[in-house]
Amino acid sequence: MIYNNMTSETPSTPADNADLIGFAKHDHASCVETGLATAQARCEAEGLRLTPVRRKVLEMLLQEHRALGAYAILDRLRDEGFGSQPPVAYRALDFLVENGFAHKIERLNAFVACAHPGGSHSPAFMICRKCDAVAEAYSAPAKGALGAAARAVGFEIERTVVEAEGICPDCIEKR
Amino acid sequence: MIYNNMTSETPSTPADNADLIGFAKHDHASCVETGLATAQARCEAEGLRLTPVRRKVLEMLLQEHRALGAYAILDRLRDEGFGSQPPVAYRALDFLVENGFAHKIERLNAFVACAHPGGSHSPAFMICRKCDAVAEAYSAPAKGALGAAARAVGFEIERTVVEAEGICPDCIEKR
DNA sequence: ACACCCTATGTGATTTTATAACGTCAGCAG
DNA sequence: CTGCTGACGTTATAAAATCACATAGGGTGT
Repeated sequence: MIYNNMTSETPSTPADNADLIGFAKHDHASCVETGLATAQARCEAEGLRLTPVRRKVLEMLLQEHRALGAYAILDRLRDEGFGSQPPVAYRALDFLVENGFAHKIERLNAFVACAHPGGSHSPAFMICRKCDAVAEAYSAPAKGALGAAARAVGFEIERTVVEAEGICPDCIEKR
Repeated sequence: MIYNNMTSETPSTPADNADLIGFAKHDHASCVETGLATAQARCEAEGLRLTPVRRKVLEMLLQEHRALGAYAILDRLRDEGFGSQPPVAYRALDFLVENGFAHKIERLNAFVACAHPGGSHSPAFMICRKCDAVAEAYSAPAKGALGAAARAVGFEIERTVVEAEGICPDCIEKR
């Protein structure tokens, strides 16, 4: 079960504009729109404030569907007339991450839009080291070897980082 | 199956000097010695050069048995009369990580000594957010939900980052 | 209307983490 | 000896993240 994607801005050929989800094609324009709509709805339901900066950052992440560094986001915010200092970007990202609209990819010090907002979840990522595509899958933190080890010693897991680095199907094909 | 530890330098009481491995007590002095000896043996066997800086950094990591930042290491290197600029520490760490003597904890931008050097492995970590103790367990990257997802879409995993953040048994007890 | 508070934003400065670029030196092969 | 290679040292700089403080808008209670 894969839930993510890739973008036309990867190092692959610019002509390669067919967007991919889970390393497979998908309708990208609608996925930005529905992503924003979903977020807006959840914010209204939960009393969260999806302010213009936050909304804009989420939109950027949804458009890219790849990990984007905080400073890349900041550059675009500046171009759009928002504040231009790091805290502007970091605060918006903090909000999005805390509320599950985005995730931080620790391995890259960068951020992606959440591919399946809604219920709380512990995501796992596949990161292509060739084209930077990032796909999001579900992970089962409490299961498997790590969960067993944690239970065995009495470690209480609160959050997991699961990131696989490798080559996406698209880049394998191109070799 | 847990293979790591904790140190007397945690935020716990300084009197609490009993070292822990896998959040359980263990003979710490011997574990530094055997760690160094094992590394030395492997380097000789494989034609790697365990130079003084590299050896010192490994020793520091083994002594701590917690994630240590590159600059913390650099400070100690300086105190020991080695070079005092960042590349000195980063190069030694790169060597140790590339050869499996140490691991980078992405979540903390910091480094730990490998708790079970020897064969290649894909480690998983448990990180206590109270006392910074880090325990290393084996992970099974190709198994579980992520491995299944990767196979399903044709993603080729080369390396995995698996880090669980939470509370270690020792800190749970202290609450 | 007003004072008050809370949250979000904007900005300058700084800290923390990491790399680039270049010179030197020791060991060793030819 | 010459030239190569790998490790180390240093200066400088880049990249990522946070601190500290000022301002502004939206509510609330009076």
